[in-house]
Amino acid sequence: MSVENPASDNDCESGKVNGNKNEHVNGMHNGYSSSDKHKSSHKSSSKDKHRDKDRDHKGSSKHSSSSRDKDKDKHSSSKEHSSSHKSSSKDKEHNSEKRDRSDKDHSSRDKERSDKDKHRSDKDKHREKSKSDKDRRDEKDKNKSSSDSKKTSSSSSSRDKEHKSSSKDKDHKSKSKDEKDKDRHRSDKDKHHRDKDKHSSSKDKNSSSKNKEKSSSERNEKIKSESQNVIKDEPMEVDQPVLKREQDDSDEGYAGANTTVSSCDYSMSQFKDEPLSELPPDDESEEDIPLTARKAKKRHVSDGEEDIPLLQRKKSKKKVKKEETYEDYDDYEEDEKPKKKKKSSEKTKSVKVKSEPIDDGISPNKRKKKQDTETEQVWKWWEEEKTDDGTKWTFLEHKGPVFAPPYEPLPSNVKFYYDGKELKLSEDAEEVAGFYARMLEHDYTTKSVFNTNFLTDWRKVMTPEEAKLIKDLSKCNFKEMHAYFQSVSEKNRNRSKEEKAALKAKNEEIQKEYGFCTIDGHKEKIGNFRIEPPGLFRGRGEHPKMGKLKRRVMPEDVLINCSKDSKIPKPPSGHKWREVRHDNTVTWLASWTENVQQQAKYVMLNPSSKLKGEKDWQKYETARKLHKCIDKIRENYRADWKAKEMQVRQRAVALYFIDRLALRAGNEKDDEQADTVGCCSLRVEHIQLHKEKDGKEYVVVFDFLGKDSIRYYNEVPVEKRVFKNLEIFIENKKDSDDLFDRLNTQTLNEHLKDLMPGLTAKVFRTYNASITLQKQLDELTDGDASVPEKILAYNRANRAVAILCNHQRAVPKGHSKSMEALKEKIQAKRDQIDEAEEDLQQASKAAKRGSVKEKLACDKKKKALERLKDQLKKLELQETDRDENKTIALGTSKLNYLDPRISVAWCKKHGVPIEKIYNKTQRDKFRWAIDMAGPDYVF
DNA sequence: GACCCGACTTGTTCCTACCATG
DNA sequence: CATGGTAGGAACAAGTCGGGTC
Repeated sequence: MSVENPASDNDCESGKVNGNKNEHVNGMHNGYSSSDKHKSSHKSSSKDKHRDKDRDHKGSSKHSSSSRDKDKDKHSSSKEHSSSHKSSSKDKEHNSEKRDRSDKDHSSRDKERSDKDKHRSDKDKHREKSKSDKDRRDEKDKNKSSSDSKKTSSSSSSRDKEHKSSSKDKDHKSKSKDEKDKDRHRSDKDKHHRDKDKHSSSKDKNSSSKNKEKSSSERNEKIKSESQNVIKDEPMEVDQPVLKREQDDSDEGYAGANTTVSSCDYSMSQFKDEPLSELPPDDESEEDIPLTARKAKKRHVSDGEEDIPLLQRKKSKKKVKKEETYEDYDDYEEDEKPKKKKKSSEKTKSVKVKSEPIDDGISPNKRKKKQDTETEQVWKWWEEEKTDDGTKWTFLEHKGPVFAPPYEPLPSNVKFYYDGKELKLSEDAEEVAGFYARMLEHDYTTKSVFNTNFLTDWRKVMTPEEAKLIKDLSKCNFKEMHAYFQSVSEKNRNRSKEEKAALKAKNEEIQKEYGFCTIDGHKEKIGNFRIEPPGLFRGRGEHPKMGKLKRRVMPEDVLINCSKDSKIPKPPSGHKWREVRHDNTVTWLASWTENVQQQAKYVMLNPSSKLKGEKDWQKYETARKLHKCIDKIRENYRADWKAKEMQVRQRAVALYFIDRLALRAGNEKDDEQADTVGCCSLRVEHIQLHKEKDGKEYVVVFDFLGKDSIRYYNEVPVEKRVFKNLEIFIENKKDSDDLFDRLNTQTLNEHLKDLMPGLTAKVFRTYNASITLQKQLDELTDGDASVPEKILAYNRANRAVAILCNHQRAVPKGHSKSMEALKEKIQAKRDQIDEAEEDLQQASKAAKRGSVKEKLACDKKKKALERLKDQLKKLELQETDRDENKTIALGTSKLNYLDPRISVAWCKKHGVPIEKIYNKTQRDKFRWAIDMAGPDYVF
């Protein structure tokens, strides 16, 4: 690609349209953003993008991408570009503001923490005995927080320097977004740690007041240490995904420092005999081959010299794959067979197998009626034969989507003011103003990108006169409108019972009519049958398009997809559909293109549907298949660490990260999106290499923003060879250069497909998540424990996965408060127990010398004490659970990564009602698994 | 083979109905 | 009965990946 950026300094003008992002452009480099012309070239690849930036930044001659590789040399010689770069003062302000905000958070949290810390010391003594990972965790905490604080405090030093050295754009981004997000995440993390501390401290408190609560904390410790032991015994190799933050999480005790270290040790020992110096020198000639050429080359290589074993593997696997259909799963998982049998027997038993319209050729309509009458019918599609011809349905009928209600103008007493003067807006302008007014209290409105975008788009819908007048957002007074919307929602909240009921009924009506479709003779729930209402686009992170107007979708924008022979949905009167098509190779019922990002949006089925369920099932089957060949694949990529070809090496290291850390693939993104990365798109600035850190060798510190601009921070001891490779990869590169400059997701996935049919980068995530759950469940579940304890164990296993996958969430608003309350409760309970114990002592004394009556009384008191202790235990479990979950979102992994059959099997095996694990929706979604998996299911 | 885009999965946040609690 | 907290679900953004096109 000729990344020759025609744009140079002058171009930044156009770039500015997009707001903030380009503010840093400062004429130093082109703002690619706006002009479509540029877009294409920019879109090309983020790699190029960054390169461009650097190039421009350097102000040196432009390199065409083909000379990319040469860049290295150039860069090395001109490593100094840093100094030239400073972020605009604006940015600085911005950032510092943000920082301040999060600092505030910090401080309040700090208070919390310090309180806890006070309590902590006694406890720690107590704990040390068990060598629980809590201790380790604490250490880790310290390390982390110290490193964190270092980072924060030295934001002007090392970090800033780094940023400075990178291009402006980058700088900007990394500063505002990065810093903020980082701060946020950092603080979240800190919080997390703190909370743990808190947690433990509270325990300490108690322990100091006598190890009354021993029971629960001991249990926890036990679990922890047990899990540790288990882990210790089996050194975690590559195949043990590293759980992030494990170190501070009791439940993941195994993973943390120890395991990772052990893995390192292990690997090291493996390589001891191969002195580093013997690392095959990187083939320089290879290096200079541009990606495209390289690709071709790679092919050759892989066909020939590369790895014969691989090929063999390939072949054998392919065979398997080819035959793979659902029935074939039995072939490779014997474990499944028995289950199926069980299943069917169960089925016959519980002949809830109401109506199974299934394979009989009965007319869809008949079936439909039948189903309507028998509401609770379950379509056991998973017992049917699967067709695999790419068609998703043969019959599809639905009513079309539901459109957003039309705009209702504001009452005349609600006014808008511009520059202090009342101004009656035209309806369109008013509607859009309303979108902004609703968000007045939201953080978004403090972001200049948001405001700029909003104003630009708002003015587009204004009448010429309005547009002429309204040019400055800061002169707009939306307060009355805002207040009005608040009062409306207030009113809505206070609706009377009848009103609410009426509303509910109405919604149900709509749901009934539009919320279902008929597909291949079955009535199935639709997921999102409502078309998104107009509003302001809220991108996540530092999205360059935030604040833009998402316009109202009209029937004329909407594509309808259904059977030719179905009753075709009617468009709202006076309108027509953009198109009606009959494409049975796709699963959507309707689609439209959203105007902000030009992305297609779809109306699709609910997760409980066959279409989704089947896909889900398939996903886990692929992951299980990976399980079967993961060892080979690992072997394979480890071998590739020594490959001559740089591309292969990079691929191997990337794969290692994906496998071990469950990173996402990391597609390239264009400039119109927030700057986030995944594995393949990691840049040099996202990792730090430490030969030694906190007593561990070869530590790689990852710090980047991933999907949804969620920060990923992880310190991972890696194998020496990986480390050395990384050193090579970053050699002579700038911070903003791609770490894996020879790699992208396509190449990676192509390679993976060769290793195992159906294998892609994300399968590793699924696989590692599921396998982790299974292992953790095995480790953490005490067969004799009570159901609540088992549930805690489950949640902990789940949490381990969430941590692995970096599923975070904002700390719930009232968290600290509710924790306080809970703690008070616990304390009260403890006091009660204290009393009860004293009572008991006296009573027992009395009983010893005394009468039957006294003995009885003593027994009673004993029982009372037991009861209290039980209650306390429960509360403490609750506390632990809630606290540990504060910043971790369990839902995503539960819904998307964990083979539901593992959970189902666990429930069945341990007598835990499935309802305790899956709520109604989840049970609907996983009906197939619930029906299918017996207690012996193994992933 | 680069590029683009369609289709589908994954992910977080926001809202609200519901529930426990005082 | 009010209140506050929360689970659950809706909303919708943001990924992944494959395939078509030029």
